[in-house]
Amino acid sequence: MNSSSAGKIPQKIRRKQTTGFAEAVLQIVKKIPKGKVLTYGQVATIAGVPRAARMVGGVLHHQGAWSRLPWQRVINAKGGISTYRVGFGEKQKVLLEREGIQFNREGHLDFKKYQWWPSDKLLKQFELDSDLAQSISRRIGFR
DNA sequence: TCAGTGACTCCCC
DNA sequence: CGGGGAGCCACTG
Repeated sequence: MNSSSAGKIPQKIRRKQTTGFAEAVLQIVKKIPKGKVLTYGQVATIAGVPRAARMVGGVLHHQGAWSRLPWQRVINAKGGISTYRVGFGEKQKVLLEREGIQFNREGHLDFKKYQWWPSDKLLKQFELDSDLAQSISRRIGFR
């Protein structure tokens, strides 16, 4: 769905972001397994726009902290929680710890333990360019 | 249209 | 490790 077709939706319907990029973000986040994480930048990359990390945050923010989406599994590139500034940091931390994720004293988690990356099949489904996918996964450590 | 806005990142000190 | 600053870019009013 794009912004032009979205305009046809009756005003009464409080729609979530459903434009292309946002929709891709939601599909991806929905697939992150319990106890695993992805950074905003990684989600953006899989969604097809490598440098749109800020938009990923925007999409998740738009969904809300009580969304069915496992938004807590998306963290920043430092391995830390970014939602403290919008008041959901503690909630996110608790949700992640409940999934078995541990944070060090700096509030960072260990990517070696918790980093997730989609299977090739899933990547194909997301239509991520295979070369880009390979370079990114290698960079992440998923050789 | 177009400037403004970030749940971001990277780089530098 | 931490803070500041400059890019980034889809989406919005």
